[in-house]
Amino acid sequence: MSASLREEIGYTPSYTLAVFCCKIILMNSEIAKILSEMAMLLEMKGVPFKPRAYEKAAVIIETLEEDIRDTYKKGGLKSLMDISGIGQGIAEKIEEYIKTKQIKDYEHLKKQVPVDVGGLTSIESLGPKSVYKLYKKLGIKTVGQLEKAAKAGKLRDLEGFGEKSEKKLLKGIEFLKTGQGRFILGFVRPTINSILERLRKLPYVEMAEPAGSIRRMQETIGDLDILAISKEPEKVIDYFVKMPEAAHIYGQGPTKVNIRLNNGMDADLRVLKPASFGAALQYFTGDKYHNIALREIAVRKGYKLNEYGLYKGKKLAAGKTEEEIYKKLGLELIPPEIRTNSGEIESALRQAQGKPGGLPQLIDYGSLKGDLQVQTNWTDGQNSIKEMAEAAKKSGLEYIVITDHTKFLAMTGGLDEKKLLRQMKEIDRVQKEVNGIKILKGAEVNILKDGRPDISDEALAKLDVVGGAVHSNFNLSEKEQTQRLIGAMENPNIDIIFHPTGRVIQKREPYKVDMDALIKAAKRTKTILEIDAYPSRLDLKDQHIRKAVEAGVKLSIDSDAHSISHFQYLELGVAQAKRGWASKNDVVNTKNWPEMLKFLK
DNA sequence: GCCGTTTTCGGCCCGACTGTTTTCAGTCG
Repeated sequence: MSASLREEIGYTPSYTLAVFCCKIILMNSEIAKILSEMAMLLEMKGVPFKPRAYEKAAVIIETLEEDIRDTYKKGGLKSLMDISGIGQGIAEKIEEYIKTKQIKDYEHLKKQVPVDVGGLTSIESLGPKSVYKLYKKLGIKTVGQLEKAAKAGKLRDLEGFGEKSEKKLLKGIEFLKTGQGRFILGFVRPTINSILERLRKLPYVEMAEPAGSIRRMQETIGDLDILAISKEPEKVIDYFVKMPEAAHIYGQGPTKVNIRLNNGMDADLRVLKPASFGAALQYFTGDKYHNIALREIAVRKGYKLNEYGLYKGKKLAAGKTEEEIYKKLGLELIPPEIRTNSGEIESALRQAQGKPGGLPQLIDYGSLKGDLQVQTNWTDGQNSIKEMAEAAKKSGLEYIVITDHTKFLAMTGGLDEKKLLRQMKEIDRVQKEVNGIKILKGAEVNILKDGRPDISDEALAKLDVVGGAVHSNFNLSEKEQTQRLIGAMENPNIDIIFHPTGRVIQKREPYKVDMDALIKAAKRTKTILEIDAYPSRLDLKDQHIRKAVEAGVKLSIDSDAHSISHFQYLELGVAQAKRGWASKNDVVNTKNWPEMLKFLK
């Protein structure tokens, strides 16, 4: 987009791509997916140790910074094997995929057990072993078939299954369905950004912008809406339907097309004239309730508002930019993230009239100076302390807190008091090697059932930042769970509650907890609540954040990074904070580190 | 299949929880 056009239409990007830009590496995710499926298929057959090697390799490739094809081009098989976690066997399979677009061993395994292993294992409590049993005994290959069998009571007679597991699986399937057809924003953004970037590069495209739930930065999105400006719409449409991601065309017209992408997501593209771009952007950004309220205001003022513009009779009154439309309606421009008709229109009205109670000054993308939850290969992270620090610095951060798990979580090799001390020494050593970023010492401490941390207070007192999190006993009663978390908040060493709801989007419900009581206790004990920015976590929902902000509770936005590529997710945490009406001052890690430390206990 | 100041073989994170059992297998983190 040219600078003059940007100025002409008053364009402001819906989110900044520059700060935490997503690297688009589609081949890597394809290979990672295959390796991860191979891991499950091998696990089914009871093959020892190999599954873990494949799973590990899958994660490594998924989070690789570089396109694996480039790695391969540089030094062939050897450069693949130079990646820690990739040996000769898997390197050869990657080479085979790059050359032939398939892996024979994988095809062979799939032939032996032709089930939708990815789909089935995404049901909570269902792993590869059970999937295999269900296939062998009942011939179940898909989630649909499993649901049918469970409803017919056919599972309870299987060895290792009973009535309860039947019910649990049905519940898991139901939960999956509520998210069906929706995609977790953070996970599909690389694909979306890749498409947008290619569209923007076309010589006949002046501009291309996402609308809908993507622009509102919702946690999950149903489909992809793209608006473009071009004088040659047919050419744009033609390019769009011929993209490698285009799997199916539902309908195609001269200025509008609707396709299905190869990742299962539907995508709409509309090509517009500059005069109605703002109106279209407003109309397709929504949400529905916000738009209805806006149209009502328009009617009261004698206008008609639609996707082509704001009209007085037949005369176009506004349409080029969103700002002029809002202005004509007597409103301040409302940021896309808070367009939900939950008070933002009234606030925009007050602000335009110069009255108190206007729109909040929302936190900006790129305003985070630090990250308070970072895991390393001391526990379940992929990278070393140094690698994480350098990646964080590259993302524009001034400091990070190393927060590896403590001892209760044995799977992660959780740190005990001794190992924690050793890590602290290591951080001091690494700090001498890296400039321009401060590495603070911390931990993600497990909160035991009774609210106590799983590691001594003496050890915790030595750390700069301590986050407490629930990692077990998820299904306590609301009263017990709330008591447990408040107990943790009362600990003088626990500064932040990590994962305050414990949910995993589309996978696990949040644990039962009285959020109002939690917010109240956080205020009283000066405990920070975390907005976890990891795409499938986003622990605090927008409503929770709004309540916390109103109560004056401080928040932190953390990537929960387990790999160097995860710092890009911080942007999603900022989006979540925006949706919860949070300003920069509500978030402690917008401060530099000495200032941030002052907010801790 | 991967890895190595326990290096080219022999280990490979392990405890809690659940639902099924009556001593354990599978899943999760």
